[in-house]
Amino acid sequence: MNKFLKEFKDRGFLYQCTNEEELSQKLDKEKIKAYIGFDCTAESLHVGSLLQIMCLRLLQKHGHQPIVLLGGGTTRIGDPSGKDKTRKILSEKEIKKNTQNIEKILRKFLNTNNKKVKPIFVNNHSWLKSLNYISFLRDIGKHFTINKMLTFDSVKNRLDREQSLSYMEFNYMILQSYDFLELNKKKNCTLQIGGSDQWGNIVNGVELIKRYSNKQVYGLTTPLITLASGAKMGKTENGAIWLDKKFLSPYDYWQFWRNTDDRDVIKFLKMFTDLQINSIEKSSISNNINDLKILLANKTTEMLHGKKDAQNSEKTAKEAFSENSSGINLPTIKISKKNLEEKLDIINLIIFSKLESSKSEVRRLIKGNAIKINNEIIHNEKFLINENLFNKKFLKLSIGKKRHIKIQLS
RNA sequence: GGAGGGGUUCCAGAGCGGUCAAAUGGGGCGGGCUGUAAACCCGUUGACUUCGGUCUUCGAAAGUUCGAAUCUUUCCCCCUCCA
Repeated sequence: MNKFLKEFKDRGFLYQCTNEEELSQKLDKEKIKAYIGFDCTAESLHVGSLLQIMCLRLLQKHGHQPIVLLGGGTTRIGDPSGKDKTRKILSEKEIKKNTQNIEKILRKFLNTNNKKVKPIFVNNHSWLKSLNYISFLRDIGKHFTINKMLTFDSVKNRLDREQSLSYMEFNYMILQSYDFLELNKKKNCTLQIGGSDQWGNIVNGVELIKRYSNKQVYGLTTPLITLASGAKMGKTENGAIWLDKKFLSPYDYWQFWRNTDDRDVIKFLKMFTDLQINSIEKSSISNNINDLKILLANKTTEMLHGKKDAQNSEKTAKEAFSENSSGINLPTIKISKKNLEEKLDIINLIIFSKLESSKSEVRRLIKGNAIKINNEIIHNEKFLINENLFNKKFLKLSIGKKRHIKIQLS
């Protein structure tokens, strides 16, 4: 089997392929261009898109050139795949902002120097905006039958559940197929990769190109990643795991990976790092599971935020979790002497630090032995903060086992 | 267009005149065990509090009542069945 395809499979990226044999042969013969579309519904990408990003990287690694399609146009419609309800429609301004930000994130992950494989960014807004309805129906629409469209899951599910599907959304599939056709015509793109929920949209594109241009192109889908616990990946209690400093600090990103379920660690190392598969397998036998989690956290954080942030995160984590540490590297907030003179108690200190927003919640935490100052449990909710608590101008404040910060006196 | 059913706290879902800040489950948070894991056990889960209480919540508004998530009226939204 083709090397790229083999690695794609071995890393657990493959869910479905339109024609594996043929694609493999093609990839052996030539370097191709492949595309993945990103929806611009949110201002940033989150971990849910990371597998797709890794696919782009893998393409580059094997000398194929990725095309990143930013769905500036299709976001205006809304993909019904995998969704129960029509989602709210964003304004042009929002979409534009999202598109730019998402491109910025993707650039961080991709090799933009090597001319042969550097990503081509395209925005389907550029060809969708000026489509002529009548000629589009005649040229493209005639290749789609309603009968068939009704059988696709994205459409069928909605209808089965008697949830309304607007005509606008119904067209999404056709537009995505048209995107593929455009990219095939203009850029000679011959492969589309997407999440498993995109299968219907991708297959339609492949068929449209076959009918329209009589060319053979291919589609690959990646599996939906579920955690060992059964939950969808990337959604935590505190919100999405964003791939953007603005929404999630490098340390929190590092922590997300550090806290991976034991059962998912090897799988994630294969999917979300560039480490050789056989070296991952070797270290899975010889290494301690916690070291592997640190490795995973370091590699993933490094890829997104850079080496320095990864190292700092690891350091911070060490500080935060070792009992007697002073917490030199912890996130810091400043407090003035004046604040102390005004009788600052533990509750208000925590509210001030923004670690919690509800005083009732803080009281509950104190009752539950969750609050510590300099590693000492605070039992009294009226505990006053005084200058003696500050060693070398700072004190360590902890909530539970995982949240620690440094309070600096200035 | 006609006939029914429903909108309850993060989610699901009970309550159907006072004892309701609202059962139960899930999730979250905290504690215990451990490894910053899983599983398990315990506690907690509207806000504020001088810890006595006080204030704001059951789709929206108005009303009945000493008292409403619970009854009435109007409005908004969702679902099911028929045309």
